[in-house]
Amino acid sequence: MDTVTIKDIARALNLSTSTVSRALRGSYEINPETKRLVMEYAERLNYRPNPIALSLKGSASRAIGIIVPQIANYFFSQAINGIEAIAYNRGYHVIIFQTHESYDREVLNIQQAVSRRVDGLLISLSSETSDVTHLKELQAQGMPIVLFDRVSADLEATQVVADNFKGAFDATEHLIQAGRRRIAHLTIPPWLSITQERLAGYRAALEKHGIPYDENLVRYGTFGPDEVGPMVDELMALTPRPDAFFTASDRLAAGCLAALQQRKVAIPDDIALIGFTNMNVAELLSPPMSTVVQPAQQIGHVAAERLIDLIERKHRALPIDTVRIPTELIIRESTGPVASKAE
Amino acid sequence: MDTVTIKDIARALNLSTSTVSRALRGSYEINPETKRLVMEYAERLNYRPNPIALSLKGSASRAIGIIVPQIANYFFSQAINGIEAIAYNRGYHVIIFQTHESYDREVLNIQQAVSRRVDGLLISLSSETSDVTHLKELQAQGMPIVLFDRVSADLEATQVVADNFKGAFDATEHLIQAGRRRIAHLTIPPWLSITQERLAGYRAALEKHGIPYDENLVRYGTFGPDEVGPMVDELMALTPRPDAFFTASDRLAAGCLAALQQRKVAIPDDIALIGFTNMNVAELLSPPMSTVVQPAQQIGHVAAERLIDLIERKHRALPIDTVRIPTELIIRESTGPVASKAE
DNA sequence: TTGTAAGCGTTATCAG
DNA sequence: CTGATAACGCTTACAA
Repeated sequence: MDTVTIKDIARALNLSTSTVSRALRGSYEINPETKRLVMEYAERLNYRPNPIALSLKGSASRAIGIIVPQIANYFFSQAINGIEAIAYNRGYHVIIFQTHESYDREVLNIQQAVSRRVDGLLISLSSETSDVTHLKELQAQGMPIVLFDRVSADLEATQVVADNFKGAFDATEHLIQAGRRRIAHLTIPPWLSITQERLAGYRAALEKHGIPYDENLVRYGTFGPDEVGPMVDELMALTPRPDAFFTASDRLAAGCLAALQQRKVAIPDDIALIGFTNMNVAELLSPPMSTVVQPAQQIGHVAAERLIDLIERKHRALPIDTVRIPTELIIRESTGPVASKAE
Repeated sequence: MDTVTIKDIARALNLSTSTVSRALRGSYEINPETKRLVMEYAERLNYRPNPIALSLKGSASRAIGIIVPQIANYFFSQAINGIEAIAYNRGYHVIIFQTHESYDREVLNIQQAVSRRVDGLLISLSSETSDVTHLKELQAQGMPIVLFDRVSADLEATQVVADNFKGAFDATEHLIQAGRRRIAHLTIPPWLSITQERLAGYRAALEKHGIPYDENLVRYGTFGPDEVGPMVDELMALTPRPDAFFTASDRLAAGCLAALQQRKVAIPDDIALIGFTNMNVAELLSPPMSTVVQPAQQIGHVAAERLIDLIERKHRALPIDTVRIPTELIIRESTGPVASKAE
């Protein structure tokens, strides 16, 4: 009564396992009658091929591995959500691994994924990862790989990211147009590609509007807790002090908001806020902050599409490129007051 | 140069595969010298046993399946985080499946998990699931199952949940002690066990303080979007109107907050808010709401511990019980004003 | 059109 | 102590 195997069907129908196998996958010419019989019986017994045996056999496992720094993070959980939706539609399963921002665990996870015979890998690099030879080797061995969000220019692979440059540019420009001129930027570790892109967008907006770039206004956080307060204090102690903060993550946004409120800084009269955040979090931060919403789910969609195309060799010429998904700017009145400060 | 198998080692060392196998797992008596040789060579070639072959063989896959309604939800993503931490420490991998609140997908996912030979299953039921015979059958076939958060009394399995009764009781009592008497309860679908437990806690607190239960004050949401506004409107139209809202989820909390702010209701002067939320979200909701924080990660920890114990038959007498993890009440001044309304 | 047999990587059983 | 051999569920030459 347990799991039905091809053998059970063969025995019951007095056929050989190979015939049953063929009937099931409709392959080689086979007697329609036999086929019907097999199909019917299989249906009745609710036969399901054992994916483990299939993978051992060397054929596709129809599973893709997702490697992310952590799941408990809106961006990644939504991205995974997007990935899963596409994967499910295209008949793939998803096995998730977390690196916890550790290079060693990333390597281990990748080994695990490989030995579990995933058909392809969707990776968002750990913040510790700067060297990607482990990925290059894998790729050389023919493993389809797509990078998303935390990508690396060192790897010749399709990369799917938010349009961080434009998002940062828009956010900064919005603050400038609201009359702000001393715009602080609280961001994540400098060696991440997304950090650099955002910084570039920030600088470009400043430049466009003739505002000099002041590196004192830029602070890099880690992913640790309770680090935002001190950064905010330092920034507020500058002369002249900032009149706006542009933050680069949910955590920084929330920390910044809390720190400012605790210090009784008037928002937005003293400090206007805008930040990169994820959907839902953007909603929760409702009143005080404008946000640049990261298209997490879409990134997942696109990354998954690309990977599965790669796996299935849909396109002969595999397009190795970087896809940039637009961010969405959500403006809230709190960025003002425009009138009083406008030039 | 690709994956190293036991065969490669055997060939290189002029041994049989069985000897290598034995050497590797240090089993049966084996020549220490041979063993050393094999171990060394395996180490040098970075040999890793193929988990797929192992699972096919019928032995443990050292993978556990997690079945949740959805990942893109702080509660579940944190619970998964907790599960993963324990699983990793105990040498297990984690394969995640989402039901998207669909019974059919739940059944499918479970089949998939089984055919992927997971050693055990950690399940949070979809909201559509009322019948659990699919789980009973699985259990009867010997699959270790632990339920968490969305549980069912119909299944004789270990269940790990937040202490929803006490959490709701504490929240309600807190509002009462702050002088509130017309406390509305916005909650999730009524057929979920957690909903019932929370409702019971809410009623118990009212009763303890001699406040009559008014079912007009209780509204059940679905998991859909944009449904909170109308519910808030209806509640605010009651006479006498509520003076506090107690919400049962992140989504409801955020929706409620937004609806009230949009309608210019003074918080907390007109309406005090308290809600069940998850860590991080609790932080983001900082100023206006007090929260009952769900111990998502701990639930994950405990559930994973229990499941793995079950898998490894640590305890002869498998304790089938319900574990209730305490919630944490975070009070913010916004629940007041105590003075003006206190009796 | 169907059956036989080998093989995927590993372990368990049974002989040497 | 070590080596064959079968088996896990399935596919696929190769025969028939």
